[in-house]
Amino acid sequence: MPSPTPTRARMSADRRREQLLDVTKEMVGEQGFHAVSIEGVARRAGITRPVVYGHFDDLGALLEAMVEREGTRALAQLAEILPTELAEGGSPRDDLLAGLSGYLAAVAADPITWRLVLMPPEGAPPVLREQISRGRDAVVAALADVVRPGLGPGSESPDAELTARMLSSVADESARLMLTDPSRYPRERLLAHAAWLLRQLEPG
Amino acid sequence: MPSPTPTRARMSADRRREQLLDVTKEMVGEQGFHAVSIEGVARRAGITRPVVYGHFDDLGALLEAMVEREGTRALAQLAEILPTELAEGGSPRDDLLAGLSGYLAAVAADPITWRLVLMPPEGAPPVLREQISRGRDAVVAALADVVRPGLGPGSESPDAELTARMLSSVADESARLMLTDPSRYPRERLLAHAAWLLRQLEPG
DNA sequence: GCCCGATGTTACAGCCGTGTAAGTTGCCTC
DNA sequence: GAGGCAACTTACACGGCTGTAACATCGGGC
Repeated sequence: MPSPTPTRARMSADRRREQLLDVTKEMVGEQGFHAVSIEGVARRAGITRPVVYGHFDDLGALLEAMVEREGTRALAQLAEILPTELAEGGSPRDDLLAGLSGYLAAVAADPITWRLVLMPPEGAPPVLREQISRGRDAVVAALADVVRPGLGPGSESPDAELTARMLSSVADESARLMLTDPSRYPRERLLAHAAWLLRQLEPG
Repeated sequence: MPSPTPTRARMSADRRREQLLDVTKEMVGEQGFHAVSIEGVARRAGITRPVVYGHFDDLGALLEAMVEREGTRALAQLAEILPTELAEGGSPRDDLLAGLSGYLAAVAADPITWRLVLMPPEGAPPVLREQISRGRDAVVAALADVVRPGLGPGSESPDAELTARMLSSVADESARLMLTDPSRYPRERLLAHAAWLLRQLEPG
């Protein structure tokens, strides 16, 4: 992530807008949504409030714009990961593991954004929850497709959607552990355990 | 939950204190921590700010006291549930299922408090996270004890702590689903699925 | 090279929450 | 039934954030 250029120089509207969103994201990451104010963002960006108002109607609009941008990025990352899981290639188990691996990589690469998704803070604009819920539904749907046929004969889930949700929840919990205590829960440990878990779910 | 008596009458210090905590809990439940203010609590309680200051040093202390009280209650509820899981009685699977069942019942009985635990909102005093983390560790430890010997021969977990965490995470996700969409995810559906899941984890 | 629009600032009025000091009122006791 | 303490209110000084209007300045294009 490029540092949010606390430049004093003048900026084009586009650059300024991006910078303000960067600053907002940083502040949310550090202190949460409730700590963000137009005043604070302006101060941190090295400018004055009216400039911010020139770009965003009010605090809500600013936060929404930030969430919108980050959400879009996160969904794009997901889009790159999910197809992997549906590849007709390997076994469902390998697909799921590859998906988890990609997911953890994406989370590690942009912790602030994914922290928003994984620990959705109150005070966030409703757009966030909607976006998260949309993303999660996509994931669950994809997982359900993998799970429905069963990981092997005799292990068909009686409730594919719920199974998918639980898998998604396990993946999220893994990501959460990695985010909050990476030294104790390195990616290899999480992946190794997931591999064991999925093996258990196979018949025989 | 007794309604928080918006009485105008004078109150004993103890009753007033409890009422203020009730009001605070309500407001947090409705609008989140960030929306709570001494002013707001006083207004809702039908009194003036100095009364609140008579009981709590500042907003932080008020929120901490509320979290403290609710946390203690939640931990007490957990304490009633957890031993069940360790009962030498039935199979590990039955113990785990009974534990989940009790957990879901507790959550349904006091949604506001458990929502705090399951969806820990930013803006909450650090005490909350500490209390949650303490509670979760207790649960994970208990689950790990159940899981370590394996749910059956040949199914010993290579990483009991992580397995326990995943089980705990699945239970939490179940509770979360029940809280956010009870008609779609009634307790029976969640329990039935958990039963299937645990059966899959058994060997053979 | 100068001019005009875009970028940015200073300044003001207002709202809401904080915390405290001083005074008032109700209740319980002796 | 009068004192006295606990419960409560009124009132004030203060600080931070919100929006907006009026003014200043930079810089690219003709």
